Amino acid sequence: MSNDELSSVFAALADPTRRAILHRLTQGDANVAELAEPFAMSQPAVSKHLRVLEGAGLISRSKVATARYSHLEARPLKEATDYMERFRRFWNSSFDELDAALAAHTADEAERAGATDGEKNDD
Amino acid sequence: MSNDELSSVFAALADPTRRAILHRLTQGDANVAELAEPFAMSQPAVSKHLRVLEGAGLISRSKVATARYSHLEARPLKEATDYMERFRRFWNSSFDELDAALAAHTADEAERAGATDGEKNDD
DNA sequence: CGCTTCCAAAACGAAATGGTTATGAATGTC
DNA sequence: GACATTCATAACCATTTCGTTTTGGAAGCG
Repeated sequence: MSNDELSSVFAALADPTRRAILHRLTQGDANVAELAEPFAMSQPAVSKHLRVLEGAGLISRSKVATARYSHLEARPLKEATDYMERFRRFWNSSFDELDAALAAHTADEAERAGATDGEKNDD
Repeated sequence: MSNDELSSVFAALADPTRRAILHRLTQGDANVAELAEPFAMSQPAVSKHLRVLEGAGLISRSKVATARYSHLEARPLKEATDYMERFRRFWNSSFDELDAALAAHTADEAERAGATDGEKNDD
């Protein structure tokens, strides 16, 4: 997933209305009126949110009659999650060598006058 | 994690500069100049990004002398990841009953004239 | 004390975001 | 054909975001 795609997925997820829409879509596809119903917001506002979600690849849309159905697309969600998982060991490991290094580092900041990085890593 | 916190974490992650800064911090704490170095961007711009990251709880900052060191805080990343896990089964299961329903759905869009949702769910 | 280094804050501008109302296209119904 | 329903688009507005340049405070160094 490109940097731009990641950015648009996270940006789409940054809005609570859009997250609520995604949750609604876990229960099945829905048209605009159904998606708009829980919100104190005009129909065009919801349509705009749907366009943002579509732009991020988080939903796909199909036209049936006059209705436009939104469908959850999970792949970008998976890729955004995979991205965040790359930081897993920073919350996962309670005290591996990296954590030890960082702890020492923090405890003795004055010492690292010129050197900030380490030799421990994979990202 | 509150809705607002989630929003601010995702918003912080939506910028490639800020994501790069987080990655840099996986290699150890760093001061502003070090963090700014890879970017064609002024120092105040980087300081602003750091403030956004701090606001999202993704970094903490400590003052040593004239230097301000940034430190990666992984907990919000964990919580955002936990949030995303709620969608996991939409990409995880290769062919459970939900996937089957959705696949049929996609393959035959014209057919779902009036019915949009399902009876399968837990969210 | 004077100078330099590190960085935040202020003031500004351009563009994006999130909402509104008004309109109209497309489709199904009477 | 006239009407109602569903929804997108356009035009607009307020606010936020992301960058800039300028300024100045705080701490170490000569």
